[in-house]
This record gives sequence, C-alpha cells and structure tokens, in this order.
Amino acid sequence: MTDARVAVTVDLVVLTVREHRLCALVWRRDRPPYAGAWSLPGGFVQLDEDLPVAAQRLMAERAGLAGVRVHLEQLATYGYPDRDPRQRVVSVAYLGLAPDLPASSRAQVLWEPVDDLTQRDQAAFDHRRILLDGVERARAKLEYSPLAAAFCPPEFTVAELRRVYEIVWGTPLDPRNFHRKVTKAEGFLVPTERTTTRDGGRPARLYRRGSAESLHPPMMRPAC
Amino acid sequence: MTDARVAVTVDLVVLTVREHRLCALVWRRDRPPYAGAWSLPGGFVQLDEDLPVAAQRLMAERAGLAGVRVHLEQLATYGYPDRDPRQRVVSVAYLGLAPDLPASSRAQVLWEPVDDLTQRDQAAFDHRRILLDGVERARAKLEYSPLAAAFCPPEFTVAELRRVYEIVWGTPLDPRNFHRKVTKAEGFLVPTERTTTRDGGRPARLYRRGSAESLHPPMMRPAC
DNA sequence: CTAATAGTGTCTGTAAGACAGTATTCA
DNA sequence: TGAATACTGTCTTACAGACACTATTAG
Repeated sequence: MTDARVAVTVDLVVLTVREHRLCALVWRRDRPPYAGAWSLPGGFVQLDEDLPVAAQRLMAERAGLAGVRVHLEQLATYGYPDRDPRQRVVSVAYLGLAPDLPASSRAQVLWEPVDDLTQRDQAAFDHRRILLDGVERARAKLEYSPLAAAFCPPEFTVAELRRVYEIVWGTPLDPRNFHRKVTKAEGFLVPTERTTTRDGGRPARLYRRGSAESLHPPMMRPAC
Repeated sequence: MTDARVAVTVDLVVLTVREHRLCALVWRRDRPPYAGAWSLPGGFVQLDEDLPVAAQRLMAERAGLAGVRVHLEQLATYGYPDRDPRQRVVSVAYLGLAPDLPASSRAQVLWEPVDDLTQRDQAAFDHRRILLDGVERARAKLEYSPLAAAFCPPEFTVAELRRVYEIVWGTPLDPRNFHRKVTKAEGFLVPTERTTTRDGGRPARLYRRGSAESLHPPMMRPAC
C-alpha cells in the first residue's frame, strides 16, 4: 500500500457582480512560476485544520475578505500530477459568492471580469479550468437555489436581483415575469417595510433573503 | 507558509439497483480500526497518478469491477483532521453508478442495501456521511441528467428505467406519464428494433442511452 | 378466455412567456 | 409635463398529473 504524502491546498473562486459584469477575485503574480499571469487566491491547508476552516481562513488572509458575509461551498478537487511545476499539489477548490464590496484591503488582490480572465489573460496552473467550473456551478445554482441573493446587499430590490441573474446567465429576462415568479417562490424573498428609489423611477420595495434552501419550482435559464 | 504533507486517498461510492433496492458496494472490515464495521472501497493515490485515474484503478483493485462500464464522477472531498485515527488523510470521494452486475469477483466486497448501511450497520470513519452525500447526488442527477440509464443494462425497457427512478427516489411514478415524458425527452433514449417480454405482458421496446448529457425539461421528483 | 404489461389519448390545473396597462417617483 | 421604473393583470401555450382506453403477449 503506497502511502504517498502530498501537499494539499485550498483555492478560492470568489465571484461577485460589479459594474454589470461577473467578476472574480484574483492575484496578479509578480514572481515565478507563471509571473505575469493571474491566479486564484489560495494556500496550504494546515496540519490540524478542517477544509472549510482553511477556506474561511484563506478568505481572510489571501482574499482580503475578513469578516465579510460570503457564501462558501466546496467546488471540486484538482490533483493531476503536473499541475504545479514545483511539487505534487492536490487542491480543493471552494466557491464563494459575495455582494459587490469596496475594493479589497490588499493591493495585490483585484476583482477582474471573468470573461477577461478566461478569454484574454494568462492563467497560472489550472486556475482557468477551476474558474470556469466555479462559474458553471454558480450558473446552475441560480436555477434551483436562492443563492442569487448572496450577490446582493442585505436588502435589495427585485430589479437588483434580476440583474444578478441577467449578468451571471448572460441573458435578458422579462422584468414582469421575473417579478411575479420570484415574489411567489416560497421562502425566497422576505419583504421589508422599506422602499428605495436608487434605481430611479417608482420606489421599489426592499427584500431580504428568505429561509428557503432550494427553489420550487426552479428558475429556468432561457434557451434550454 | 506551512507546507504540510498529508496522505490523499480516493474512496468510492458505487451504487446499483439490485432486487428492488438501492445498493452500495462495501467492504466488511475484519481488522482495526473499525473492525466489524463496513467501509467504502478506496485506497491511496499514487505519487504520479491523476485523481480520476486513481479512481478507475481502485474501481478494479478494490471494488472488483475491472473492465466494467461504470459512470464515475467526482463527488466531494473530506478532510477533517481526525477522520482517520491513524494519520491525517484527505479523501476525494468518487460516485459510481453501475448496472446490476453478477456478484463481485472478490469475496470481501459486497453489495449491501443503502438503507441497511446507513440506518442499521456501523460505518467506518466518516463513510456514512460520504455514502449519504453520494446517494443524494445520485437522486439529484436523475432529475436533470440521463444517468438513470447508467443503472440499466445496455438495452433496457421504459419500465426498467422507471423502476430505477422509483427505487432511487423511493416513490412510485405513473407508468403512462413516465413513458410519455421519457420517450419525448430529446436525446434521452434511442429506440432499437428489438423488443422483450422479460417483464411479462405485451412485448416492450428496447432502448439504448441517447447522447444527451442533460435533460430538458428535467424529470421532476414528486412531493416538491 | 383472463391476467399482465405496453403504449396512446384526453382532460384539467398550473405555470411560463408575451405583453397591455396602471402606479409612483424624478427632472 | 415626460421619462423611467415598479408592479398587476390577461392571454396563450405547454406541460404535469390523473386516468380511460386500446394493444399484445403468456398461460
């Protein structure tokens, strides 16, 4: 029985919606390997540390998001032998969904549009694949879970929630049908007494996240 | 930067439908730790081995399913520090869906009903949790993917496919509505010229798996 | 013949998509 | 006032669920 020991890391795919684009939190690398490329924030798992704990810790230490309310879930694990040229590394990726935050407290960490990262810029290691997997997971999650609200501030309007769907899915949605569906979905939204005019026009009611963990019926992505 | 090295294993949740029950492939442990308990087949990842390759290898070596057509996908990774009393082990679990096979070639490996394993018998390590996660993944996959056919032989009838859904979901389905829905779903089933009377009654057409990777519209689990 | 299963058609309620129309704000 | 957005209602079509009915085998 081979008892090989390998380094285990956690890498973070942290997504948000900023300026009408889906963005991810990345480092700009200034030293080899992959100097000049972008990479996902991440780091080694410590010896007596559970994986979700490591993800939370790295969210603060490497993503600069200490004390921020972020949904975190395990995404997948990547471990082909040559993915890091220095040593064998098995990486457990976590997916985080965050509201639009002020710029990170660390200068090295930047929000970058996902499309630019995957289509234009050079990625370190297999981080392009991990990012694409995270984006696809987020797209799927919006269908059958209320996690779109994780991209919104604590109180938000139906139109803001709709823009999250439109940007993550990359497709326009009918505002009236969206409003009807989302307000009727059991446990998705809890209305507050307050309204806002930050979107212009007639004041819109503000909502909070409901307690539902899944949506019945699910939101359907168009063009299926 | 802590560079801790830990042992990495792959554990397999291999499911099938046998004798009208959802069953998993398990070992009966005859030595500590957890002597007398059941455990999932698995083993260490080798130093220059990719994770899916390790899963395939262990499917042959530890599950006794060499050369069998089994759907395999990554399930999740489990790594809390004390999950193995001997050493720190991070385990990448894979989910396998297999047709009803003749008994395994290894005497130590048995198909056991999932309900017995999770409700009655003692599990080693955190394998009860891993098994439950695998079963839940399988239940969800039947909704939006054509993977139910992975539980069937290469050619199967609509009734056999329906029984897979009924057993995995644990709920009866209307045979006529199921037939209509499943035969109209684009790319799910490919009809053959052959029929069978192995279920009794009027001969039923035999189908093969289609090429679709997802179902539109999805099959819906009742009681949602 | 009967029993059993395969497969089709029909009805009804619900929900999605399209979109008219009203409500309430700002400039 | 008009422009913009919020919200409600209506119509059509599609599909899920319930179930009547026909088709084809074995015994």
